[in-house]
Amino acid sequence: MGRKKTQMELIETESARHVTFSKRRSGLFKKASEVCTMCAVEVAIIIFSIGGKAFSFGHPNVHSVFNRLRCSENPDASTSSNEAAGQDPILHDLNKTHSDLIEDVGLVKKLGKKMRRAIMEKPKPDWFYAPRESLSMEVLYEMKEALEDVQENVRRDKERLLAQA
Amino acid sequence: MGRKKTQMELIETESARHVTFSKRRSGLFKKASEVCTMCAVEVAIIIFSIGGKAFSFGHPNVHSVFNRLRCSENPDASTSSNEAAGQDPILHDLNKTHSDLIEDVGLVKKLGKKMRRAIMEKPKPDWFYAPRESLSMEVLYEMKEALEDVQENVRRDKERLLAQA
DNA sequence: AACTATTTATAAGA
DNA sequence: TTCTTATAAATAGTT
Repeated sequence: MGRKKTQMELIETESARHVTFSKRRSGLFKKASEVCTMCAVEVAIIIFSIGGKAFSFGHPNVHSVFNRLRCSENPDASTSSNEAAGQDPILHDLNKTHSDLIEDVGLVKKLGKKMRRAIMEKPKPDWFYAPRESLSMEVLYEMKEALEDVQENVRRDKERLLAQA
Repeated sequence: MGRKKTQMELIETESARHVTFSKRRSGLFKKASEVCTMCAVEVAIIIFSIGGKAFSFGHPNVHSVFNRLRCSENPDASTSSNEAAGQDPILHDLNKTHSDLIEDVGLVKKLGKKMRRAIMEKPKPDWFYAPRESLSMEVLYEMKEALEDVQENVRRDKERLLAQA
């Protein structure tokens, strides 16, 4: 939301990263406080900066909210030490979501190909000769490019993920 | 950020309050995930709705962040062994990938809308009257449906993630 | 669930 | 860091 659209990726430059962290941290806390007053809910937020410093926001306060969570999770109050990433339920869901999205994008991609084929193979329907500036043609072209972008992004993401582990 | 400036006060109407809560909750979680990817920080958020339902967001996950807080508060307490969490490249990338995909799908979705509008609004280009069986028209329709499916899947996925706790 | 008119949050820049 | 300003995003009220 600034002078330029920023890519969602790690900000390499340390100073710039700190500035962004500072701004967004306060923005996040502000949003949280707004939800509290507008919707009468309880919120707790903890942030650990790279430097290891902890920042927090809580309404009515951080600990009460977290204790409440712990109680609702294990009525018998046993403290759960964090499990390995592979077993983490949140990670699991994130993974699932990722797969679903890959699948969805793949579906759209297929349709995109089919569409391109339909356009190229068909013995030139009459509308094919419609004026180049026709919005509909422009849109078709944009769609094709968008699909290629999606394709490329997905490919890159997949490679990066596979390169890990 | 809407049609009117809203006063920062409890929203009396229950239905309106629920709508706002839902919108702002996802907005808050989105902001949180952005800070995670841009600044490589750890974040945990817990929200208890009036109804007592818990919603949470965590990177790498809620509990590790809170355990870390507890440790930093009681230095003498047992030191957590989850050091790598914050540096885990896989988790970090997965977060980024997730954001990217949501964005990609959003892009395709927008083009889908634009396309539909182009088709409906245009003063009927000549090809509009081409035979119903024209493959190109069929494909356009399939594309529309596919986009709607993608949309729906993403929505469901988001709900599931937000519903964690 | 969608759609915009507006308000906010912010990325750059000073 | 803080302030300013041009823009990108979030979202309140509507349909």
